[in-house]
This record gives sequence, structure tokens and C-alpha cells, in this order.
Amino acid sequence: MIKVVYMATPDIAVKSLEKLIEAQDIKVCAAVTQIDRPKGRGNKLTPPPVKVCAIQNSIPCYQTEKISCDKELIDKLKSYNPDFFITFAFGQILSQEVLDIPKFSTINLHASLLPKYRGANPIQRCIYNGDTKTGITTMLTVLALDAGDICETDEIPITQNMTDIELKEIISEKSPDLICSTIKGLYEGKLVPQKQCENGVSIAKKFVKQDGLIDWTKTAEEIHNQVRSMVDFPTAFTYFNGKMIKITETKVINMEKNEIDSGEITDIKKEGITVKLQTGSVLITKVKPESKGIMPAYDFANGAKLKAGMKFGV
RNA sequence: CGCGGAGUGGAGCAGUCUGGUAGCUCGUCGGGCUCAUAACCCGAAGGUCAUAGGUUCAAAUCCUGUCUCCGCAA
Repeated sequence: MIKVVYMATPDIAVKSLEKLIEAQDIKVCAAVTQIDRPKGRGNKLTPPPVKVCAIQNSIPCYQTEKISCDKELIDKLKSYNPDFFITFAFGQILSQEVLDIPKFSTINLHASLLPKYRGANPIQRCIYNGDTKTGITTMLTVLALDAGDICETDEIPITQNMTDIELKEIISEKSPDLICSTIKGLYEGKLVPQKQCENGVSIAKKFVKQDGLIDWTKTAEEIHNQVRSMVDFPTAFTYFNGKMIKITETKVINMEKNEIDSGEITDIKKEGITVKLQTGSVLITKVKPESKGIMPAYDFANGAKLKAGMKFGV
């Protein structure tokens, strides 16, 4: 029986926890997550999804603000005599003292093909940059950011119109198997972790609100990649008549050069709103105005009295 | 009680400040035009104005409570 402690917070990591709980030869001794945080409108205190899942499955769940400083929790974790710590979108840096607790090692699942996209935001960044493939990687956790030896990887192709939400879903589905296979491989000594190649290192920073602002002088592809990479957060947006309009779905129509200096609405039809750019044209198909829900771009155009020749961004 | 916006035929909106006949762009249905159409022309159906009270001769509109949805901030 392999004893593990699972450290994770958001919903992308829930399926992996469920899988570990189901696995016959693995015992999840405990789960560790971030503390409940005020969230959403009204600042309601919300428990992290992993905690909810742990409680439903009667797994002891510990919450801490900073595990490295939490002496009591560290002692508690030691008492389980774990073989592995598993981290997946945990959101805290572990100290060497914590890393040394498990008999075998602490392994981390990272949502990129390392050494590319180390850091907090690999999933959205690869779409934003227009990559055609990404993946998930299990690695040994070391003190340096996502720099540990690679255990196993699984590639994921990124299709033309894939969004961050879809990619997250795929990662959430694929991660459980990779985690299980890695712990078993390490436990049985069949898996030998490989050093990361230091050449292709890149860092994926988190998006901030302002990253969502659409620059209409960019190319059709760049805008399309921006939109689909941040549907979940922060969501690409522009302005129309002084009000914020979020754009949640687009298509690239062409990449022809045009003699204009920024985006201009050229056509409005059922499929959506066509915006012509310096390089290419995008079709905006779904939109989310202030105070409203997501709606087809054509419906928005009808209500907002949008006409060809108008521009977004004001 | 963090700040703010919104709820009006099937969709998206205007009307609310200044109370007095339910409006606009679409969609749907029927008819016409057409070789034909997602185009155009004519006509029709469809709304307890989120909900519960209050004020008033009269409330979508003013006041109060409730529900739902959303933006910001964290």
C-alpha cells in the first residue's frame, strides 16, 4: 500500500484526488489545501474544491496559510509516514523541511511540457502564444520553481479554437493517470527521473485584469488567441459606447493585409460581427456586455444598434 | 452587511429622472415577389413590465421588502 498526502486547491485537481482515493494500492492519508477565502459577490467565505471533495470522501483535510511555517501541521504530516507528497496547483511553496518528509519524494504535476512554461500560468499562456501542443509533466519537487527532474509527460494537442476552459478540462481528465503511473513507477523503482534541459526554459506569468484589454492594432490571430486563452479569467474585453464588452468567442476569417490603422466593424450577420484589422479579420461570435450574460454577438448587435463602420474600443 | 449595475412578448434593447394607450432591431407564423434565397415587400400572433406590498384618480415609471443574474474590488 502506497501512502500519499495530496496537496492541491482548485477544481482542476479534484479528479486526480478522486482517482487516488479509488486506487486499490494507494492510500490517501490526508489532503492539504489553502484556507477558505472570501470569494465572489458579497465576499462569501468559500472552501476550496479539493477540501469539499476530501470531506465527501472522509479524507482528513488540513488547511493552512503557509505550510512551511505551520509546525503543528508538519508534525501531523510526519506522523502519517507518507511515501509521497503529491502537489497539483497547490499555490504554496514548500520548504526543504516539508519536501523531506515523505519516504520517497514529493512530486508535482505541472500543466506544461517542461522546461517550457514554468510558473503559475502554463495553461493559458500556451494558448495565448498560439502553440499547437502542450502537455502535462510530473516531476520531483525541488526548491527552485518547477525545476525538478522530470518523471513522466503526456502531450496534448491544442486545436485551432480550443479555449482555456477546454484545455483545463482535458488536463483535469488526463492528470489522474499520469500521477498514478508516476507514483507507482517511482515506488517500484522502474522510473528514473530525467534532468530538465536548461535551454528551453520559459516562465508563464499569471494574467492580470489589464491583459484582457483588446488592442485592435494586433493581428486577427493574436486577438483570437488572446480571446480563447482567457475565457475563464480575466476574459478579453473592449469598450463600446463607454461600456465594457467582454468577448468570449471569436474565429479568424482570414489573415489578409488591410489598409487601415485599427479594427473596424465591416459586417453584421447571424454568425457574428466581423472586424477588419491591419492584418486579417476576426468574426466575433459571442459577447458578454456589462450587467448581462453571454449572448450571441448578433443579438448584441441588434440591441446595441451596431452598424458597419463603427469601432470598438471607445 | 465591501462598492456598483441589471431583470420589459421567443432573443437583444429603449421607455423609468419629469407617473397618463407597450416602443425599437431581430426572430416566429401567414401572405407576396422570385428559378431561388439567409435578400426584399405586406400582414399577424405573442408581454402578470422578476416578485410581494405601499403611495396615487392613475404605476414599467415613485417608496419598501424579497428572489435571480452580472461588473468591480479582494
